[in-house]
Amino acid sequence: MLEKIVEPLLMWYDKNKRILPWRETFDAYDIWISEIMLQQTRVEAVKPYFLRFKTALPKMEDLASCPEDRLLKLWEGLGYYNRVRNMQKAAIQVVEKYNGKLPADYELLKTLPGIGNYTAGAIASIAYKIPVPAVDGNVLRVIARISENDDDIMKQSMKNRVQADLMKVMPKSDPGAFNQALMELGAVVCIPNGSPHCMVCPIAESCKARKGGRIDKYPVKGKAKARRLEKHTILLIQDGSRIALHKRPSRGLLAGLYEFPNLDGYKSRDEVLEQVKDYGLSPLRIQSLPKAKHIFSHVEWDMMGYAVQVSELDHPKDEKMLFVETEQTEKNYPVPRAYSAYARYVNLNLGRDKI
DNA sequence: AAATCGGGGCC
DNA sequence: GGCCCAGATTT
Repeated sequence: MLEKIVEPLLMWYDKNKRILPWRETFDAYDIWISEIMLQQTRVEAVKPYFLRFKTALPKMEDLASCPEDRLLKLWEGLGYYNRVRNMQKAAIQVVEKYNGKLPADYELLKTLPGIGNYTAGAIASIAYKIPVPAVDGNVLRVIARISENDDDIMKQSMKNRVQADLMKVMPKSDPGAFNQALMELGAVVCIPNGSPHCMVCPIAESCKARKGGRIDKYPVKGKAKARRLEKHTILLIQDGSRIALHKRPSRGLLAGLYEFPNLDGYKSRDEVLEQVKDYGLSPLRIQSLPKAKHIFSHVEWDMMGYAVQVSELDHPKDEKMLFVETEQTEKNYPVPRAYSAYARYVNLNLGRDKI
């Protein structure tokens, strides 16, 4: 039944595909960068990051040898930071084992860190014209709708079935175009929220959900668990023209990025002053800052904050705490967007305007 | 199988 | 406020 959609999709894609930076090339390194960046991330958000990343690290060897802070700085604001760490691990393996060239083999691609079913399929089909599917959220939605599939698209069993079904109809001539056509359709026509644009859909005749008037019932997807709430007190500790930063642990949320020193829970002025002294610093002045909220996928941070001026003669006890000039922070230290509401009080914009 | 891991745009 | 995004990895 899926074979009917192949030709219409290829024709539609050829006429309607968007012009995107990573579509100017079939170089595997470029396709790889774009596919990793596009994981759980919208096309519009990726564009400027992709161009900057390619300019900074044009070759596999450049990525393999890049210092971690610089790597994270290039990823700052994109989120899911393990993506870029895994990319570097993979790059090192590719340089050592594959002469710097991503293998033209679906199974071998999957052995590299950060490359799973979807990404291996995308690289193999787009860069190497290997006829394998690339099943992402767009594809699952489109297939669930045209076939009125009641299975939860988040389940691995559903993904495996869709992948197997698509495998049977992959066109050998240009599998990459077919995969991208399916995704492009999901992104611009068979859209998730609101109503899909069925009037311009090239495969509307093959769509069961549309025929049945049940397009709004698909895809079926389980509800996400409620977010956990965390309260934090953010400290903007300034020493003349410098600001205190703290390096986060190498595992867990926002691993390896720099943050403003902060405390669990909401703290009073006096508690903060005590804590700052415990850091080995001498507070001169303290001022409270407005509350702010930052929402992650599975956690919500409710934050309050203080600006604290300390003596310039001070030295923090904690090795992971350091005082950095604002300009240097902007240039060299990756700080997550979660802190942007407070960063502006020390004239940091966390790269919002100039990627 | 479920939890973890960012950030933003749209309804 | 909820949903979703060219998902992968860990638990």
